[in-house]
Amino acid sequence: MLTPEDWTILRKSAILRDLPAGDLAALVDERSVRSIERGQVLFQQGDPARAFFLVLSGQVKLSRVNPGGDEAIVHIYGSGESFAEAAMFLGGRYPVAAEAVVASRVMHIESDALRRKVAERPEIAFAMMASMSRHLKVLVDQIEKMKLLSADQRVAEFLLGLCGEKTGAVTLTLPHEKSLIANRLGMKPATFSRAIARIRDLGVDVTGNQASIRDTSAVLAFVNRSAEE
Amino acid sequence: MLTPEDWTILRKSAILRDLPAGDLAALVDERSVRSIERGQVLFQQGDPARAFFLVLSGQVKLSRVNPGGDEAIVHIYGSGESFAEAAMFLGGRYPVAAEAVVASRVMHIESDALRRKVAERPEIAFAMMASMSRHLKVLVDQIEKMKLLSADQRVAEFLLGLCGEKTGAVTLTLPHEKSLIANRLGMKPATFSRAIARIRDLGVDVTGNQASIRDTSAVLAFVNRSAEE
DNA sequence: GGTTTCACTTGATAATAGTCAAGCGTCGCG
DNA sequence: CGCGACGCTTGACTATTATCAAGTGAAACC
Repeated sequence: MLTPEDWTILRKSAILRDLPAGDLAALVDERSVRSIERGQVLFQQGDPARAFFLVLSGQVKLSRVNPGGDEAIVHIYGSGESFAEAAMFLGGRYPVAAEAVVASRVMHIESDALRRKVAERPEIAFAMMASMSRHLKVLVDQIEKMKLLSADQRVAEFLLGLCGEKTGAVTLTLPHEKSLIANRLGMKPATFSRAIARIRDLGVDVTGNQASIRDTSAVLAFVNRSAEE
Repeated sequence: MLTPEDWTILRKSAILRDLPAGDLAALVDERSVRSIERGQVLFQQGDPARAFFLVLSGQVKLSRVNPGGDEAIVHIYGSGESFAEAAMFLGGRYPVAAEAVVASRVMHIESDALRRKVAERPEIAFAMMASMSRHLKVLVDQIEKMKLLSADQRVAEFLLGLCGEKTGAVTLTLPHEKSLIANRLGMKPATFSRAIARIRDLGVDVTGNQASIRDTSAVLAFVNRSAEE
């Protein structure tokens, strides 16, 4: 059940890569892996937080639902990324729900086992802190964008993020359904759709799940433009 | 320069409380404390992150400024709270700027010294992770609120948060200027002002920096009401 | 004491995003 | 093949929030 590719992902993951192979094997085994269908829930908001998770393949979304049923996606994690360390760490309840957005394979690591390992190998603590720090930064970024950028700019910024290091003319594939991206960016699908239509004249084209950018620098300039100019 | 009250704050702070007194003394001394005026900057966005901070008294705001000059306040920390652990930990640059919003006294703890202490006493790592976990949760809360609540609801929710455990009829003092609160809640001062006027009939009154709530449960019901009902 | 400054409020108006609903294309399925 | 289901787009309209600007009151300063 744990393929060689899985082990590669584990060894490369930010949170476990500092663990010697033997310790890693002691922490995880076949039973730690769960295959989940699209739409299946890994844990509900409010469940006791006893483990954290690492995505081996697929995509898992973390979201919060308010009493009225509206959903806010906090983040979507892909292969090699870990989530819920913080909740597991505080030992209370998960403040979000986790649900697979495509068929996925997810490994879970129990709080107790991990705590024992950390006590015995402090370097793991550094890796965990680094991982949590990155999550913090991602959230700070998200807050800033929500407050400072218009819907059009958030969409443009999102596409730039997908480009990674590439600049100039770039073509790319959207990582998931547009309605999910819209929620992630804090807007409605209809607004997302219109935003794409509006940034078309920046040299951005999105057809189906394929996107192309004529020149990343033009898009970057648009994102950095503040409201009053 | 370090008063007995300061030591009490240090010993109670989430991040240092697990440190034995001797180790604490080794980490901090009078030179670690800085008094800063209102408006004075502790560090700029982009400065190399070599330390994290703990507020002894006063208030410090963390904010991001985009190229156009618009500001997004990420959080405001008060006495006993620590910030920038994550940035210090990643060792890159501060992704935000820190500025005193009132005259404050702030202690800074150097990355190198702390790393040595953590290596030697892993339990500190747990305390740091707990602290970072709490910050993560705060940010997740904030994102959810920005996405799911209207301006009026965010203001109501903010006031409820100030009530703490108290329920029923509560009177309280706003922690800082309304324009700062407005920014923190992701809205303009004018919108904040109007929001307060609108929630007046929920039994909420704000005059100057004094606020009173006739019945917290009515306000809570308003916050939990989703858009479509 | 008077003036300046600053934070806040309020009004009129504009921009932005949400709502509701219809229509379109694709995919899967009986 | 034809039928739905679903995700996306688009249009018309509404609601919410921002913008600009004027005005108020209180503290601060000479």
